[in-house]
Amino acid sequence: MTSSDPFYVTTPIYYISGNPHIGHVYTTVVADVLARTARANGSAYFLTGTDEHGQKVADAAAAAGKSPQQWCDDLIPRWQSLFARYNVTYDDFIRTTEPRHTRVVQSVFEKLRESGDVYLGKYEGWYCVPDETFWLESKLVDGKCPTCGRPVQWLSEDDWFFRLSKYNERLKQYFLDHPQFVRPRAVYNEMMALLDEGLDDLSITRTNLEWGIPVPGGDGVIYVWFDALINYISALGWPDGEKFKAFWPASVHLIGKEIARFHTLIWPAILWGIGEQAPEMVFAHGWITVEGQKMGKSLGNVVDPFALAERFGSDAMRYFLLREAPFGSDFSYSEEKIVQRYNSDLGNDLGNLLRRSLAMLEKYREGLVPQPGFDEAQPDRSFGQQFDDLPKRVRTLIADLQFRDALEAIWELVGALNRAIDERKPWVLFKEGRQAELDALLYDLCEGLRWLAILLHPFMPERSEIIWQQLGVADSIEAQWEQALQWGGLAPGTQTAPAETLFPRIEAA
RNA sequence: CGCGGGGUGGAGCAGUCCGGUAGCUCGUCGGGCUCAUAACCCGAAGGUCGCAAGUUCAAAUCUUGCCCCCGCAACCA
Repeated sequence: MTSSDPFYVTTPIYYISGNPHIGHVYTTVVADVLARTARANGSAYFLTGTDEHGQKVADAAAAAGKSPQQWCDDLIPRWQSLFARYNVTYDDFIRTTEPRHTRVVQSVFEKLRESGDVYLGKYEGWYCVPDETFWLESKLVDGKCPTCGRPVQWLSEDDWFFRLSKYNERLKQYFLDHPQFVRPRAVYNEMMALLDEGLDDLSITRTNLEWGIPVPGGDGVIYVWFDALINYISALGWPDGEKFKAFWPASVHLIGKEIARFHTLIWPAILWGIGEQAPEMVFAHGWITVEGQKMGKSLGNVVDPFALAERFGSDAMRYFLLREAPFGSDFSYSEEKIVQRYNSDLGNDLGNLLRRSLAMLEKYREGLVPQPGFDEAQPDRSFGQQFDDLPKRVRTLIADLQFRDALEAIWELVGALNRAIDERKPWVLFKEGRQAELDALLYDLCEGLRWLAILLHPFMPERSEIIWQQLGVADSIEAQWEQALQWGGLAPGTQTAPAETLFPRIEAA
């Protein structure tokens, strides 16, 4: 994420077989933080969307007495309003039923068929309907699906195959040459183990299903995964679209660890087959569990993301997820943890800092930002200089998906500002009439808060905007960091406007 | 021999790839401060890093063996 590289980030396209939950919010918010940070340091394109084909959607629609298309159309607003609720700024939302997508999937298929990477073969094998996955006899466990343990059906049909095996060695070499291609390391190792075992060709059409993209000039539909993966380039207008030229290859595909095989093995192979580059990074994050247990209707612990946004605010949830979840491994979520983070980090440290700073400014200077000055304790070094490298550190940590460390780095500034008040004792300065020192401190506080608003904007767009408004800054909060984050950027004389409490304390339920 | 994750002060975690004073947040205790949301600041106590052996000048980290916990697939992230 340097300022010159266009940054392209994607979430998985969400399989639209039900209502969204907190896990969807998590992935999408992570992508949003990446995209917002990249925009503040250059340019970015952020894609999300929905995966609407396949057996399970067809079944769910049938059960609801609707056509699959109607069923998807009815669910879409629920997803889009959720992302809006969490202030997600995607640049595009693709649906795999859109013509712009189906057209591209068919041309990719045809291109591969012309080159011989897609060939007609007879498939006889075991199929797991819920997983939409074919299995070799040898991979079955007790005659059942090795991943889900459910019964499999014997199928025999003429299918088109993708010559995945051809790319086995190239994939292996790519993994070796790009140790950061798949993260975290555990997933990389797991995928590497699959490469060592050797990949089989992949059946990519289905003749027993109607809800999908028709095979060009043939029977049946295209396998839902082959269809779905292509969204990452169909949305950019492959092969000739301006966006494709500007943003491919993807900087990072964010995924859940269960779909790593598709994104790190099959997807690069498809791309190579059509002469395109593999994505730069695939990051597989862990699951969100609820107090150690998996989420499930039967357990009665499904976490409704709309309700959470209502109770804690979307910004606090965004902060919590990025600050608390160890990105890359499973995360045990609990409301106690949210309340703790909320009250201590957001209320006590940040919110209280804003309140006490502006209250003093109001009391001592009628709310007007004073002239900057020098810290008397260190007369040769202004307070802000110790944070010269902070924007760069934060930007680098975020680009490396180390959100926790990025937020901790930002909190160093929060802590330094709170400490400065204690150490420089403005109430004493006021009583003793030491005006220049008081001005200097109050300026540092306001300027520090301005920095915090900018640095926190990708994480907490709503609340940081409120800090911005209370400071009375005229410029846009979305300015480029390079220009905006220069200590002293806040104009003396700015009229501040203390208003609502930033993060009102929450009493434990 | 199915696969994977984990065991670090009271709680939750980081650190383990690339060995070098065991770190963070919360909690507890003591002190300071009065601008502030019972908030802020300083200090302290508290850990044989699951067990054992090995390698090493040095092991939470590397090797081997063992014990224990959790998942194995969802409304799929």
